[in-house]
Amino acid sequence: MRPRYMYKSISSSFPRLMKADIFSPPWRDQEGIMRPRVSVAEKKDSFVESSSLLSVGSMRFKKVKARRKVREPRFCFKTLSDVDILDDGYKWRKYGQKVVKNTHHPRSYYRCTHDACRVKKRVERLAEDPRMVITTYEGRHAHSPSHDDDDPMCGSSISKLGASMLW
DNA sequence: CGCCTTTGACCAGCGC
DNA sequence: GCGCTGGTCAAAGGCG
Repeated sequence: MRPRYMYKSISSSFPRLMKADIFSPPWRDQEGIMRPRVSVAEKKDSFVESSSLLSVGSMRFKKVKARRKVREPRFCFKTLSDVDILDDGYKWRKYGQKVVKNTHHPRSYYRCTHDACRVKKRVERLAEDPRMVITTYEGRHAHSPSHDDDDPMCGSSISKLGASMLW
């Protein structure tokens, strides 16, 4: 059963998560807040919002969708790490894993567990160098990190591991 | 018991 | 139109 199929838009500003020293100046605006650049691939990204559900048969629901295009703020970085899960101060729940083409390692999909927070992240390993972890964040946290650490990126394992921005 | 991961199926977009 | 691919869902099972 699929009780609902609803995506909601995430506000456009960027999380405090991105206020980290590991990012170089071009990624900061005047306030020191990180802003995303939009890649060609992102521009093609669409956001889907469903308007209703229809029950068909006994086993499954069928989705009826109304579409609209919403551009999501996204940023990604790579880290040299043995573990896929980096402590960024937020709680994440894994909701999927997929083997993507041209990669031997599966890509994992995570969603922020906080209520009403729709931030997602993808974690995958670099095909050329499995020691490198590519983490892609999508959306903005509408809440504070779950950890006590006030500025999680600065003191987290991410910066300790020497994360570097892609793009 | 609640939260989490796993996993196969489903779905939409895109290219041909 | 069809097949491929990436992204998401949700049932089932595991774990603390």
